[in-house]
Amino acid sequence: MTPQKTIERLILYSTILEKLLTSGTTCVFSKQLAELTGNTAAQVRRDLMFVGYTGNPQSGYTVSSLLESIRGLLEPERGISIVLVGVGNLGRALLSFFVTMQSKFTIIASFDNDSHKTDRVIGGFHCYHVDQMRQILTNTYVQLGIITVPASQAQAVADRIVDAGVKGIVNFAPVPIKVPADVYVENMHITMTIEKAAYFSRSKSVGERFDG
Amino acid sequence: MTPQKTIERLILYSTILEKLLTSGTTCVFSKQLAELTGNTAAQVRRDLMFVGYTGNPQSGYTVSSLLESIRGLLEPERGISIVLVGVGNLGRALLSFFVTMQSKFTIIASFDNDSHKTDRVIGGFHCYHVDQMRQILTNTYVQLGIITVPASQAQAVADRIVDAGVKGIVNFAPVPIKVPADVYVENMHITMTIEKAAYFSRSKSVGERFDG
DNA sequence: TAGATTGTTAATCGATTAACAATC
DNA sequence: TAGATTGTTAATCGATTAACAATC
Repeated sequence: MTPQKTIERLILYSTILEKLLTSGTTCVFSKQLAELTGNTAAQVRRDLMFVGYTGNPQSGYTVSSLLESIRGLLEPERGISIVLVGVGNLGRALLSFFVTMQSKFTIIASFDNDSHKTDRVIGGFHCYHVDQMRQILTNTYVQLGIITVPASQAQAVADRIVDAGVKGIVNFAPVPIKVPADVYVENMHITMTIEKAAYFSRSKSVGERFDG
Repeated sequence: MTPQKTIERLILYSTILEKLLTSGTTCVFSKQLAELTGNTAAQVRRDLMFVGYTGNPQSGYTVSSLLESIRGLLEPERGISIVLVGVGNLGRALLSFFVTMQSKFTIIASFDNDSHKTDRVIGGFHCYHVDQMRQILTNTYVQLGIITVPASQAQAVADRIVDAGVKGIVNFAPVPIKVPADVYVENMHITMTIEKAAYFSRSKSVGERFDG
C-alpha cells in the first residue's frame, strides 16, 4: 500500500522547495518545512522517510537535492500527458490554465460531444468528438483523463477513457464513477467541497447569531 | 470532533438520494446506497448513525425522509452565501456555473484587484475591488469565501476575507494559507491533485511499457 | 414465523504524534 | 565538545470493517 496522504504532502513540499530554491535558500530544517506547509516537523520527517532522502542534524536538508529526490519519486520521465473531456466553462478554464502555465502537464487533446465545439481549437487545443477518442489515442500514451462534463454524462465518458487504455482519471463531475480496479480515480467534487466547507465553517461560528 | 469523512459522504448520499427521489424510488437499503456511492454497507450505516435517522430491516430507509434528515444536518436555514475573489478563468468558470445552477449557493459579490475587471458585471455578478471587501460585507452575512487568485496573492486575499469576518474559505490557489483557528479552510489544489492522480495511475500501470 | 437488514459494539487497520538514541 | 536536529520506533489517535443481537 502506498501512503496517499504522504504523496499529497510530498507534492506540496516540492512546490514549497521550488520556491525556496528560487529565493536562494540552500538548506531547510524539518521544522521550517513544517511551518511553511502547515504540518508538524515529525510529519515532515516521517514523510521524507518514504523518499529515502537523508539530511543531517546541522544543516537539515539541502533544498536542491531534496527537491530532486522528491521529483524523482513523483515525476515520470517526461511530463504528464492529459486528455480533457468536456469543453464547458470549467473545461475551458482548465485548458487555458494549462496553456498559460509553463507546465509539467501536456494536453494531448480535448473532447466534447457537442458538434458546435468539435473540430475547432478551443482554449488553445484541438477539440475532437468523443467518438474519436479511442482512434486518436491508439498510438499515443496518455497518462490521465480529466472529466469536466455534466454529471449525467460522467460515467459514459469514464467508460470511454478506460476503453482508450488510460489508467488515471480526475473527475470533476459531481457523481462517483465506476472503473476497473486497474484505473485510479481522483475526485474533485467542487460543489460538494463547498458544501463541506459551509458545514464546518458553521461549526466554527458557534455562538454567533446569523442575522444577515 | 466532527467526523470529516462522514460529512463528505453524507453530502454524497444526499445527492444520490435526490436522484433516487426524482426517479420515484421510495425506499433504499444500506447495501444499495453503498453500491451507488462506492462504499460499503457497513460504512453507510455507520455514517447514518451520525444523522440519527433510523430505517428498518424490511424496507431499509425511506428516501424522502432520510434525505430530509441529512439536509437538516448539513444545510443552513437559508442557502450558502458566498463571495468569490479572483475573476480569472477559473473564477469566471465557477461564477457562470453558479449562475446557471438552480442552486443552494448564493453569490453575494465577486472581487478582483485588476481595475479592468472591477466595477463591472462578470460571469453574471458585480465585481468589486478587493479594497472594498470589508466595507461591502459590513452588514452582510457571508458564509464562505472562494479564493481563485494566483498563488502569490492567496495569503493576502485570505487575510482580507478573514478580516471581513468570514469563517470559511475554499482555496483554489496552489499554496497553503494561514488563518486563525476559528476559520475553516478547505483546499482545492487542482494541479496538485492532478499530480497525485498521475503518481497513482503510474502505479496502476505496473508492468506496462511506456513507449508512447 | 423465517430471514434479511438494521443499529451498534468490538476488532482491525492506517495514519499521526511522541519520544529518544544516534549524529553532525 | 555541547546542543539542536535527525531517522526511526513505539504509542496514540481516528476511521473503517467485521460481527452479531435486535427487529420488522
